[in-house]
Amino acid sequence: MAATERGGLRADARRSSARILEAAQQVLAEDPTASLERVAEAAGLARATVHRRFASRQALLDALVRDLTDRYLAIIKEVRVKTAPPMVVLHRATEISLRLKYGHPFVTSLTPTHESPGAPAAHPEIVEGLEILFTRLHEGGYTTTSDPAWARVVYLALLQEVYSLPADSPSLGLGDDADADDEVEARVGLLVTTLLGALGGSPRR
Amino acid sequence: MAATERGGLRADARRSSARILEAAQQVLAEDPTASLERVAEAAGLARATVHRRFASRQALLDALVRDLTDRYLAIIKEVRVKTAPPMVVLHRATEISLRLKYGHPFVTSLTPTHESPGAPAAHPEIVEGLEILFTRLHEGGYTTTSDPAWARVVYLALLQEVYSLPADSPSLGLGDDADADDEVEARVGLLVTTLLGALGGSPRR
DNA sequence: CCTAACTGAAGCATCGGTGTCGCAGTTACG
DNA sequence: CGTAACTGCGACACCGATGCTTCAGTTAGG
Repeated sequence: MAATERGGLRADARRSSARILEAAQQVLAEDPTASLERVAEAAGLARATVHRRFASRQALLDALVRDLTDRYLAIIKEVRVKTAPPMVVLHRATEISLRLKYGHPFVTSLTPTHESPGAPAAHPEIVEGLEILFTRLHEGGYTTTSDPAWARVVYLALLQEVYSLPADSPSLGLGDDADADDEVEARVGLLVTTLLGALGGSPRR
Repeated sequence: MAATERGGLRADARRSSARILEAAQQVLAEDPTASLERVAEAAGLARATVHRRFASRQALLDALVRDLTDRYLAIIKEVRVKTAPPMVVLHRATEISLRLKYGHPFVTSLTPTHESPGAPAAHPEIVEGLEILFTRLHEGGYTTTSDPAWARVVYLALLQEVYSLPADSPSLGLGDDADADDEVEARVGLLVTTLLGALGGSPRR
């Protein structure tokens, strides 16, 4: 139960909701002002069905935010921010987040580093998780930057840039025979190297 | 002549255009979907006047882009990217850009680091100027990163973050008695330090 | 297999933004 | 100082998106 919104829906209704969420992520990632008709089309459903599942456009947006925020929260729990070695946390959290981003492009505009009036602010718990991570990295001597807030901001900015970097960028150092996993790994590596340098740690790993 | 769009306009008409551009920057920075009526209101003009000066919403947006792109182009010329010492160029260009951003908030969404479908792509000449700067920094031994494209991306991302950093952030290290110029200077310093570290140069200046 | 629930299709009212017009009043500039 | 240009105001048609509704057809699940 509670798979999407409530448990009191029939299986196909819940599937419709999921399809709509999925389609909305894809469509809205390309054009945040896209009409619900285009979302419905991408979902392979009638426009009326979208309205039936989500009372208003805003309700759909809210559901999207909730859905994606939950996934990020799950990452934070999964990587054990408070207990696992901080460098391991950094690597794992980055990799999972990156994969999440690629799977759900709209997530991009949902994790703003700077307070933009349009997009919803980053979830407090996510901020807190990152704060813990960077405090621990600092204590461990991996960085010299003592302000975790700045570290967080730089991290999220680099995450975004590493995310949208073209696959053939020289900085990734990928050969022609790299598969998708290699690519993600290369992006994580570039981020970690750049981040540690930026925060005053060892520029070379 | 050609102060705003063409020279064939009367003085007050040109002033109206300027007011509209100014107001559009302010209003659209807060809400990119704001109606032209709100822009007109912020400009202290009638909505019809906006339509008189700019045939369509798109035309207004285009004029905004042109206006701001021109300012950035002017910066590149002013700092002598090709001849002045690269570190001086970096400092000066950053400071001027920051001031420009604060004066024209909408500029934020007009200089995307990553290709976002909504915002217009960064002007080729701006990209080229940055490419030159980072190539020269690398040759001068200030960075170890050999890929100027990645350097550019990181720079623009950090510029944005440094721009939107709260004034009371510990990373800026400002006392209570800091004036506006101190603040900008602190932001420039933070960016340069962070950037050089990120690109494999000396983490400390 | 039967019923309740869900969907698709089509239509309709509404709303907000856009673009255009005319006219009266004001302002710039020769 | 006189005229041409510009502005404000109000009105209007238009358009696309939204949200709501109905009804026939399909599907899930007891």
